[in-house]
Amino acid sequence: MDYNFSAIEKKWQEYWQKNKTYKIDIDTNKPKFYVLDMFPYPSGAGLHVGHPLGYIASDIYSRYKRLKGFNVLHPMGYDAYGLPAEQYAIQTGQHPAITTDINIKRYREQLDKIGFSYDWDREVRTSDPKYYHWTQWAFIQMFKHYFNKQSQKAESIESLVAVFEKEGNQNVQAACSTDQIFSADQWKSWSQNQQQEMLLNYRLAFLAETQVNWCSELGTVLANDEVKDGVSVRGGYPVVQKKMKQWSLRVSAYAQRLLDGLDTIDWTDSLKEVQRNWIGRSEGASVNFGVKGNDKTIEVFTTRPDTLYGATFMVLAPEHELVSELVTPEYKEKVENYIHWVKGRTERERMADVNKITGEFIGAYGINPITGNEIPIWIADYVLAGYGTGAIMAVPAHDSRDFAFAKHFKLPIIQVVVKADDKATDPASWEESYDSKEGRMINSGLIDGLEVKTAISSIINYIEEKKLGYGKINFRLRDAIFSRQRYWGEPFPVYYKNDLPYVLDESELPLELPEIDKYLPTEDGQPPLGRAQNWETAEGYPYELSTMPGFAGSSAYYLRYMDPKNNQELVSKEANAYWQDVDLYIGGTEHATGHLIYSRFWNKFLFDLGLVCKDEPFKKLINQGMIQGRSNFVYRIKDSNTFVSYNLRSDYEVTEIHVDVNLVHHDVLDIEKFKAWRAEFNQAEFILEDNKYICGYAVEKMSKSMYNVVNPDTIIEQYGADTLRLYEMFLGPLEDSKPWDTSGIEGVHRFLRKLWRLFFDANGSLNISNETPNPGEQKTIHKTIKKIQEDIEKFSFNTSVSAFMICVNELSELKCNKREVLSNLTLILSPFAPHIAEELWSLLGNHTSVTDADFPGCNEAFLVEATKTYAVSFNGKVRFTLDLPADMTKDAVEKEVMIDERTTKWLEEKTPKKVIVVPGKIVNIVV
RNA sequence: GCCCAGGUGGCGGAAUUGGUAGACGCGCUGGUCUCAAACACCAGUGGGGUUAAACCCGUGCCGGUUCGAGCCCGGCCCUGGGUACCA
Repeated sequence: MDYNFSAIEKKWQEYWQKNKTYKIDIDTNKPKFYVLDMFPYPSGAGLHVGHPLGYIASDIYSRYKRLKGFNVLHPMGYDAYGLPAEQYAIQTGQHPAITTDINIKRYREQLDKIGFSYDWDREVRTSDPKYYHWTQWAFIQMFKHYFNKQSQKAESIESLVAVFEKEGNQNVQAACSTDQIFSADQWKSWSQNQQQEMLLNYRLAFLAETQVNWCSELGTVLANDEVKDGVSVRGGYPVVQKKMKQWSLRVSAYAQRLLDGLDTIDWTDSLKEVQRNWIGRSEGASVNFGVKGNDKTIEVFTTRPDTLYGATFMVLAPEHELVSELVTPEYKEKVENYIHWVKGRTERERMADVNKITGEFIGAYGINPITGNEIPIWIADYVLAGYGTGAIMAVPAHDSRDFAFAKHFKLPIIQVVVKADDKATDPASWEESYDSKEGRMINSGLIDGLEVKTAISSIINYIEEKKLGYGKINFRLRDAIFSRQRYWGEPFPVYYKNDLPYVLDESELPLELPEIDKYLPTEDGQPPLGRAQNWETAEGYPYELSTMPGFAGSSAYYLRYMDPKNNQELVSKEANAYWQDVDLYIGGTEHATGHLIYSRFWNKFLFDLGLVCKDEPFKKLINQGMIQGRSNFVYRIKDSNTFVSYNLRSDYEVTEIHVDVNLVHHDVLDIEKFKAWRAEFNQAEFILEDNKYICGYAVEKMSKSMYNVVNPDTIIEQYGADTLRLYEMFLGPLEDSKPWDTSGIEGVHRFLRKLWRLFFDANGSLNISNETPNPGEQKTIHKTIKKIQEDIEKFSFNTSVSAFMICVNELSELKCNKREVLSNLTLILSPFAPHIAEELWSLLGNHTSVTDADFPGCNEAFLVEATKTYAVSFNGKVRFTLDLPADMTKDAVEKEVMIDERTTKWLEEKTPKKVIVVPGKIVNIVV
């Protein structure tokens, strides 16, 4: 009987479905293990061979854990809201829900063919009202809570109101967007509207006028992580800064906890580093500068308060609110022109000329609070409105940006720090500023002579004492803008009364997405929901017109999988207590600053409310590498329809043309298929080498336009899902990027056939012996059991596949068909190649699924070796090997080596200076 | 610019973490089987050198530590990814 993979795979996929093999439930008799894949956005293009890489890895791990006795939660679902379906709807009028449904169906078919062990009864879709019910619900909770900095957690708005009523807000330490202080009496005197307006400054989900990334092409705002290089990540459209009233989530309140949490989780250092940079904690001081002839103060944030004596000017962001007040009449026009110019530039233009130094003096002077010196105030676009206070004190001697600015505008530079043993020099002669924190203060009054680090703490103490400022920690992490002026997203459970937002009662959820006639903004520029009929509460209050962004639905999906059908709560206490958190999360590194920050924030919030038992949602996280495409090229001779083979191309003037990799096998072009590929090649002529047309190749991104996309369905048809699974793993380390080259797949396919043949005799009949395996056979299988277990636990699946190949090669050599050996082999292979494993398992006479068996243990007794092969080297160069008993002492080994005639030969009658014996491994003789 | 990975045969990649570099697979060469092909099997395959061997060279480059370095240290070059005026 041949290895008929198509029949076998079909049979077992049906069996699994029929028997609900992968359906799991809470089972308190077993330890839980939660393995999660980042759920996909179901795009219209379907899966290519790169997508399932991480899914295969997590599936192997899940199956392994199950064999090890764990109750494994391994779910899958869809991040079903998103721009492409909506863009398609705009073009064609087809409802995005329909597009999404079609795409999901296709994804599901493709996924099913690969043989994953997902419990599909737990599937979630973010666009399903039963699912987004809980996305909306979480939003309501955020609206109803604020972040108490003292307790470092979310607390209810009612408790905050109680404090306001009792003592106003002077003692409240909360993450909020106002610095207005009020008393209890004031609070009580306010109208409901005024109170609501004040509370919006405290809520974790709040509505506020903010500087946003506006993308007019998409007609919506974007989050920081959705913008790259000044254009939208999806689509590549230009993005400009704009002030708009938007919903935001106060993610920044959790900055410190998001940072601290990183130390408690098992993620790669590089990913943690990306998050640390994104959170961007910096310690320093907030210092108030006076303004000459004005009672205003300008608050600046600096990480180098030690350099206060070196501040020679100040710079405000062009958007800074004090600019218009402080600018003197004679500079007014220039300043306004400059501001106008800055506003007109897109983010991208700004980034294109970061090195261009621009700015304007505003005519006013700030007063250095510590020296009393008057220093000019400038505006410049190198100071960002969004960071710190949007104003800086410039210390050109010790900050490279200030230095460049001072040089350009010929502003004074004063040195206040010298390197350890150096003397002060004239900054006018400097090529660059001295930014390092190594050194000693000079020209610095109070802190003169101090080391930088002591100077910092000493000056902070001083300014706090004199009430000139205070020590402060700043974060780069911004609040997340949560409104999108789009249709295909979760509606906000929000309505407006007197222009102020109120949330719906929880009993009214889900607030379902209404139907609209066109998926475009309204004529008067309202978001698409402005077209919906009766989009208002029963009382006639209008609903919010924006929808939520992509990260809303993906922020708590891992919790929903624990209890996906629960329509009373997001997740039951019981389910959460059992499944707790994700033990292993596998996904792409592109979510480092978006999803992985937002969902950690979301989870921490739910944790504060006592709704989930873990502060961090993802215990261990692995980023699978990208599968790159391997493109093939043909070479057309200029102005002809003749193609010349790769190695002959240098004799001609040729154009390199991408050719579909599916027409090429081992870099040899299938000429007939090529001719049929496109009409223009129908009459093509070829100059061959060795009767073949050899194509060139290059590693590029896998994409349609490079004609290098390989579809898993095609591979499965030709070689089967088990071969695909093994080959994806065999390609290289999981976390590395590597090119996909279908050529190599034949090796793993051969391996599976060779494995199959172990079970059959020359006539093709099943032939399994019940004899006891001999020591050689035992050694082979037990060393493989050990290796596979070790490899799986460190996610080294590529070396596992090699180990299986070596094992089968050895067993073939030994002509081993012993039941015990083959059973063990089938079991350890089953996480990798589940279909063939099920088939072989049943051929071995078992009547239950291999997934219900136990992972075999390694019996070390079979691995003990009687002899060891020693490499004998002279001055580090290995000259010969020698087999010696494994238990031989070092001295005896040395003696044996020294009497060997080959040693005598290599010594050339010299006396060895030293002999090093590493037991069981090597002997090195130093001559 | 800064941060993080990483540079090993024609290719994808191994190397027990300082102990025989190139496992395993692809490709290639030769052979067996076949009318032929496919499949399968056997042998070879880092470079130089030799009839064959001996031997020499070899993990991006230069230097160091060590009995011994792909692995550790210092400096440099290159590739990929992230990030970008964050005070």
